[in-house]
Amino acid sequence: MSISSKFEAATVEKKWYDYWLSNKYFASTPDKRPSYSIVIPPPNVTGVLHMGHMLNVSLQDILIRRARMQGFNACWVPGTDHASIATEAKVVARLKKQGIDKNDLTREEFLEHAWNWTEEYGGVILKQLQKLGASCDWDRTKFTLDAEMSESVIQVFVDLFKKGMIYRGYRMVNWDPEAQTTLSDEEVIYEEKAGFLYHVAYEVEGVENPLIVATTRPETIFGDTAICIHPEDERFEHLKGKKAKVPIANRWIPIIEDDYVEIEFGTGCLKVTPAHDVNDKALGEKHGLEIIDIFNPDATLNAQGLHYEAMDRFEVRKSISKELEDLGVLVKKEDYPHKVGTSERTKAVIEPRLSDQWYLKMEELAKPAIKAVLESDDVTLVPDKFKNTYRHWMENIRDWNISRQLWWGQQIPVYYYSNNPDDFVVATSIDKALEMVHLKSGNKNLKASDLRQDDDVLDTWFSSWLWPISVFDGIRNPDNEEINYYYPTKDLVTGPDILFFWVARMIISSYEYRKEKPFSKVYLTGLVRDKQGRKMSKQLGNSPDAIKLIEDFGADAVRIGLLFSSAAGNDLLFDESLCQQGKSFANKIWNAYRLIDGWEVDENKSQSIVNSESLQWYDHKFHQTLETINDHFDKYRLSDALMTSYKLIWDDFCSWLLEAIKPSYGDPIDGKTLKEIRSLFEQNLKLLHPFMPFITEELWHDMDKRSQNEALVISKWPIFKSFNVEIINRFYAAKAVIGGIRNFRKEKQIGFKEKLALQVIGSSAEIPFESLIQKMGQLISIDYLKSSPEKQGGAFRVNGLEFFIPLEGKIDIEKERQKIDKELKYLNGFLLSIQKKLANERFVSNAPEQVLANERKKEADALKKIEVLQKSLAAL
RNA sequence: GGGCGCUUAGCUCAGUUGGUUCAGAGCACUUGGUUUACACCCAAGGGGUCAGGGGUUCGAAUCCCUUAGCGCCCACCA
Repeated sequence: MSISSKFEAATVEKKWYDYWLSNKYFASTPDKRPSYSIVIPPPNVTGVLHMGHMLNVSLQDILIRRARMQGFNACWVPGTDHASIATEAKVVARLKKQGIDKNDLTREEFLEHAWNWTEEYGGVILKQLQKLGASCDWDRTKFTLDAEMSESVIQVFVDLFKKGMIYRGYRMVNWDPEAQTTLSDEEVIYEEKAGFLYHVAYEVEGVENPLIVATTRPETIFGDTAICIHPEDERFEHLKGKKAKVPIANRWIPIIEDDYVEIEFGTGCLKVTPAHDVNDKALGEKHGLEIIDIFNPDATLNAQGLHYEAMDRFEVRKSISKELEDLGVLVKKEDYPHKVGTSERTKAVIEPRLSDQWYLKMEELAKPAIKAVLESDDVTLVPDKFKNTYRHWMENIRDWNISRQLWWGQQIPVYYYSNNPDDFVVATSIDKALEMVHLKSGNKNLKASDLRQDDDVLDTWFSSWLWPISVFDGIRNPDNEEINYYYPTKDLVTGPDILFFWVARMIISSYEYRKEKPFSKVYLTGLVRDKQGRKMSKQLGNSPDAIKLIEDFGADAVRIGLLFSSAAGNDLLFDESLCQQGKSFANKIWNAYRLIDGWEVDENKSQSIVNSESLQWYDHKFHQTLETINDHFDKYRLSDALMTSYKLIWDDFCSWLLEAIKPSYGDPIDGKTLKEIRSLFEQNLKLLHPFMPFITEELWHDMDKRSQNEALVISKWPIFKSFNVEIINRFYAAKAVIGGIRNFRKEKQIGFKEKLALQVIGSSAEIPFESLIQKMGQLISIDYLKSSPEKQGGAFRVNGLEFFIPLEGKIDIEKERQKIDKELKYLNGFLLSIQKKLANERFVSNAPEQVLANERKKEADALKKIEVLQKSLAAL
């Protein structure tokens, strides 16, 4: 019974995914085989599948499926990330819709909402990965906020604190007034925005003319505690040591001198607001200035803002501009586009703000991670162009602000036992904390309820930087069987946008906690962009619905569609037509199988020469290509590996091998050929399985009805054996003859139905794959003769053999002559350039022998070609 | 402002240490074909001064300098 005439992706996908799961083919436990492990970059728990995930997950699945077939104990650990600020922002927004304000909730109440949200949506993205065919060991699914995972995180915090690497600092941080938390520098996006440069006049004591200060933020004048001028600026010589009066606030502030000020910029004087600008903070410290914070946490003004108190900063900017104008101190207001930092998550404009935060010292920690990537190559970046970026960042690494003013995450294990912020202990649990407090304070009467835990939570990356270790429980139990077996992992596949956020930090934590690398290769994917090169984003709505794509084209087609044009590290311009191409390929494979499957077989029939030669050729060709494909895999050129397989199967297998052995209508095939071609087809399926798991498994099982085999997913990757280039090339020579005939017809405009004769001049022993030419010749209406005495008509030459096709005056002789003349002219020119090269003594003496030999061969070939053309010219 | 990278066919991209007829692939396009696996097909074809300029070399898409355009990262001059 034959299989259906169309490949129905949807039914096949469900069937085989369930089959893989129920047979536990993706499950892994330590055994005697070498391990090959990958940890998934955990997607946000509330996320939905987008094109970036699809690419990323396809790549990992290809790697892990091939490794599994190669006999490794393949283990791909899935999971999700709690993504503290992103998730908290979503929960806050949802509560808001329900009319609930986060500030009205207790921490516990809020967390309950957040956990509900997580349970509701947390599994969605993982289910979507399954649709794509991801062969993760789902029993190992982890969440960064799972109890054990969190324990590891807390343990690491405590450990680093004990080592003196964590400290509290009062520093300028990026403040997101909407989420009311700090952000790391990496979470701030600078955007060019339209703005104004306000020139404001400040009265100076005992001086007639006011001082003009340029600022983009007039609302911060309430926080001014100095005016700064350049010490060598002659224009302001007379102002040195004097005091200036802040308009509206009417406070007197000193005029200081510092060469930080650029004389040329603006008016050459700078108002100093130490509480609200990083540079001003530095100036303030240097000159011992007062710090006046004028903002509330939500970026409305506090009492320092006088009559602007409780107004939003942007409202104040507008109003104050008007007031300054009314006061006659706004001298000028010019357009001034400048870059403004905004929150990656909430889009709110960042406010630099001084606050107490926890920091991790990075310089010492980073050292082994620098060495691993840049010196020893323990960790390889693919492509290696990212080494430069990595170096730049690592060598300028700054301390890591690990505290966030959020609730969703691991609460910082710092316990205060009095109102003095220095009275605290750091411990993995409140019980331990209490013991420490008793020791430290000497006050044994303090109870657990007297302790107050730090309100803040840890940065999300402070849990994900441990991910490869903690999924195998290597922090809490550093010597367990799992971590010893699976660690270090093999590959990490992720986007370059989180090279520092995440990848670098995982390398750092691994050397600190495992004394070795976390993974050997980091495959950095490109960004998926749309056809116009725009980044795919929700706002633009240019990201196709991933699940719909799978429904429309099939998971296999989408996987290879994404891979067709995605060299590592290069952005990928995605277009649905790539999926269509993938679907066409699936259809091609499907139909190739239908052809083989539908043949009638005659076991008694003997194998023809054309069949045995063609099968032999493909066998050699297959292994030649396998070597290339393996090499592409080893170098992580997955697109190339796919494209090489694609061409092998489409061009060599379908277009040549199947055409060559295809019996004519109603004719049965011999048993030996059928058996061999089925075996070759099985090899093809193995090659394709990592890329297209569903269709290959389906066909494999259909074949399996006749030959007993294990499931394709755990079958053995083809083993490379040697191949003979001679055999491969001889077949290509035969192809060239066929091509020559086809071409000849086309050029001479002779219909394909019209019978022609082919004559061969030369010894028949030299004719490559003679039987193939005969067979294909019949298909294209050629009568095949050899060593005919007749030497009239058109000619072409393949591998030193001359072929003639008699024409009996069917063509325009004059036209033909012109054509040959043109070709002769080109060949003579080509010959001349080679001969010139060979006559160049410097070339002959400097070029390596092989290059010289090649040039000589080119010369000889050209001479032969010219000879053939001249013969046919004479024959006309 | 500092750093890194890119520019090759209509489109998306390969091109490894400078050297095979090196100027490629896929798609698209054009032409021709198809009752006998597949029009999601078959066959053939056109198409590029390798961004511009200069240099090194017997030889440059490949190495060096330079100009232009684009992208990314870092810094953040009020």
